[in-house]
Amino acid sequence: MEIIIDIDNSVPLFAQLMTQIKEAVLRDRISPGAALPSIRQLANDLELNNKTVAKAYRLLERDSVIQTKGYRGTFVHPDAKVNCTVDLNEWVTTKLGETIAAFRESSVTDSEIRIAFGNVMNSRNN
Amino acid sequence: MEIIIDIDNSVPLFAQLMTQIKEAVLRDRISPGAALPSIRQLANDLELNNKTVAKAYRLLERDSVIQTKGYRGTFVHPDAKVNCTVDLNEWVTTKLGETIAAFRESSVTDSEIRIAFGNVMNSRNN
DNA sequence: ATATGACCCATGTGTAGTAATGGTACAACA
DNA sequence: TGTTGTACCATTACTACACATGGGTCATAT
Repeated sequence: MEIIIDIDNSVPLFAQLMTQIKEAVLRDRISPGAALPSIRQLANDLELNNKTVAKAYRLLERDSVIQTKGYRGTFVHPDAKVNCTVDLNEWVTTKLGETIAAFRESSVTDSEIRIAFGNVMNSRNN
Repeated sequence: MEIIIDIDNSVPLFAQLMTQIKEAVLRDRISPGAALPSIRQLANDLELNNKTVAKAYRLLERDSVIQTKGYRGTFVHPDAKVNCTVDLNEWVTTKLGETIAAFRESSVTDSEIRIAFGNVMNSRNN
């Protein structure tokens, strides 16, 4: 598995990592069920911080592309190939776009939309 | 019509102005159809910039609380009292809240929601 | 002992957006 | 000429957040 991280690229490092792992799965360079390098080891190989790799892993696990099994390490999810094609961000962007388009139809200011958005995001209970 | 602007208040000046004009209408301190001070004059009285007052007026007109008639000045909208109670922001907040709640249900990160939001807001053509 | 993922504390840098300010200019009227 | 709302140019201060980094700790296992 050859992963290349470009620090000069504007794409966030953790995103670059996610993309390349997904592509490796899609192109059969890693098989479902196979073990992935540990967070610390991969961070060391790529000269990244643990947290950066951990963030990529965490998001990949949420997307069911990989599975973390605690002390046993991290593995490619059985249904990884299918889940790689499911783009969560795309669905979010589309759904959000429709909602915002409706606001603009009612001639709501972009400023007001941003303020309302900020309020909603900050007034959560968790 | 007594309007008091508090510079030390965190509420934006234009928003303070909007609120107080709306309240003046609701409490019958200005009648529908009555003339409002001109932008420049009100800015002078309250020691605000023209643009700040103009912004408040522009938004109030969009909400059909006031009517600007070009060189003839600005007047309280005939249906001002009804339109004052219609809170556009509330509808936006509610609608946006539902959408975002759905995202969180799908365990989408707040970061991702914010990024998607930023993309949608910036990728418009006007 | 050693390694795993996960969690807490925190800092620094860069970007983006808001709010408010100023100046200048315009067409439409009295 | 003077006033109306409106439009454009611009800058300053402030806030919020993303990203990445660092140190430290924890339970769970081999």
